[in-house]
Amino acid sequence: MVQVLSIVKSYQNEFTKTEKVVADFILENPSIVVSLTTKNLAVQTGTSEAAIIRFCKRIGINSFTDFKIALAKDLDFNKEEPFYDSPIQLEDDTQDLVNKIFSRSSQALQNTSQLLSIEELEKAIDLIHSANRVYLYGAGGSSIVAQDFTLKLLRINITASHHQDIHVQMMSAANMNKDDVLFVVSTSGETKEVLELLTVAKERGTPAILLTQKKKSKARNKANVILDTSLEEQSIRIGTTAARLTQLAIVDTLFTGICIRKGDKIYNYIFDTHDATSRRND
Amino acid sequence: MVQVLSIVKSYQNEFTKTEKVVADFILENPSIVVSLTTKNLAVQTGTSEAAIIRFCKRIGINSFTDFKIALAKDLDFNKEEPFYDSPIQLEDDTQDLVNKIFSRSSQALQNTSQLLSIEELEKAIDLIHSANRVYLYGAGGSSIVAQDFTLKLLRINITASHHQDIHVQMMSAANMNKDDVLFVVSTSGETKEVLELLTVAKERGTPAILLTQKKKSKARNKANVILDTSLEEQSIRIGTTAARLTQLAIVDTLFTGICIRKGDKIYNYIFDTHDATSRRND
DNA sequence: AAATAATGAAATAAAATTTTAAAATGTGTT
DNA sequence: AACACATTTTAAAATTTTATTTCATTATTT
Repeated sequence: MVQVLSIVKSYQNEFTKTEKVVADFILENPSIVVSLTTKNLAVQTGTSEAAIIRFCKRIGINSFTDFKIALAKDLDFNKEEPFYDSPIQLEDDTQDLVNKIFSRSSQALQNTSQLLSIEELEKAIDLIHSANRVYLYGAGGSSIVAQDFTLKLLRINITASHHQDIHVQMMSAANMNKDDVLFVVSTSGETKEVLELLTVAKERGTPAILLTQKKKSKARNKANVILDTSLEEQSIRIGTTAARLTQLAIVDTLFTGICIRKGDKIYNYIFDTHDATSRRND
Repeated sequence: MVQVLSIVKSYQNEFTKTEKVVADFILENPSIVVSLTTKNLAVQTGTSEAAIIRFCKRIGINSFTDFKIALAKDLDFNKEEPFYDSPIQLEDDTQDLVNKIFSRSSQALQNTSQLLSIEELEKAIDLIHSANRVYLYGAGGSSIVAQDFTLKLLRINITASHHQDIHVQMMSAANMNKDDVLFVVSTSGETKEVLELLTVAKERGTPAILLTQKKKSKARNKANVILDTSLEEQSIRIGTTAARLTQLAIVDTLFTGICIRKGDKIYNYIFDTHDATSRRND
């Protein structure tokens, strides 16, 4: 249990009237007290600054500042970080939005990292690492994930083929063979274009990696490697951003894994050994 | 989870020489710092009291006392050494990569949500909400963020103009006027094209919103509203994914804020009241 | 060479602590 | 019960310590 607060409690019978008032206020508002001054706290409790100092000494703590530090240290024990689970509402103010959106996103990442199959990840890394050419496609909004991965791969000299226009992408994919890899992102796994690409891949003997969210879909059956992002409770219909974030994090993991496979050659180029600022990504 | 220390670390590249000395001391002796005064810490680090205060402000905390309180809150958690802390290495196995990359990303989100200025966010939301037309541009890898936002805005019937090709974007931007808004993403804030766009915006009286990471850059001085993503401890030179994730989360927040401004009309369309699956984003 | 940024010393402001004197409470004596 | 005396508690004021701002100087960039 909370140390300082329990000390305060244990002194209940020893306190004078004024001290008791101070103690009660502290017990009820520990997190507020942490950022008050002696003057503030004196006003809030209807006592005096001297009373606050005396209170600290009484419970065996040398100064008010020390008391606040000790209190702050203890508070965190309680503070398992706030998780803003409630749905987004019209009444939410901007701070609510930040809390909810960021904590959800962060939660989605943590969930995914727990559920992610290391085995499938390694299959994907190996396939891409040893592929002759990588064809990347992201359906609709997921296209940015495919794009991000494409840019990364090009940087380390892996031949990556990506086109936003699905027809161009199909034309390009028509040349796939078994030494290539198809990498598709489809949150739902039901997108028509993705299914078509996967079918072509199968016909041509090209291994396919699917980055998806739905646990059951037509696309799953057609892919060789499946990377799952955690499900999210959607509360907004437009823009499944949390899913997008986890997809990007998976892509980042794949990319880093590939870099490591490439080993020493790439090490100095890729890893930030000395000057992080020298190379921009913007 | 060790927020303040991780924020301090993330600023490593932004610090001046003196600030770096202070940061190093804090990182090595967090539990001591908690009970030091500005003077003490100044002496211990061979700097000045002013330098200590400046240090706190630099990392976005507005007083030394607040800094100490925040630090004290974090200290107990410190016991379990978090893995995102160690750099990615050639020897890491896939599980290590997942742990490091995901926990860093998650950390970056948390840091950003703490430091994000609600005031600037609201300015941005209002500007976009009431703009006649929004011009979006993302430099290099950040283009996917601009793209993501563009897709979202188009869905709620806001006129959004985005082009991957900077020349087309410039041509389009040449028509900007004061009822429009320019929204640019530039992690470094030094990208030539972004600076040009900002200059054009200024000439034409168009308010500009900048989504960036660096705390000091040429672009900052040219923008009307600045949205900061938290700095990250870069350990890989290619692909500032953590920054990208936080940028996307900020975009998501802006978007949701705009939807809320639009109110009832949009509510049933946007918010998931019953069937989340009916509308795909893929 | 001029502009810009970083820095510490000194001045100022704010906060914490101690001192002090008055008020309240308690104790023993008649 | 009434009084004197001692003790404790208290808050206002004085003092000390700590935090913050200002400003002139030095370093760095452009």
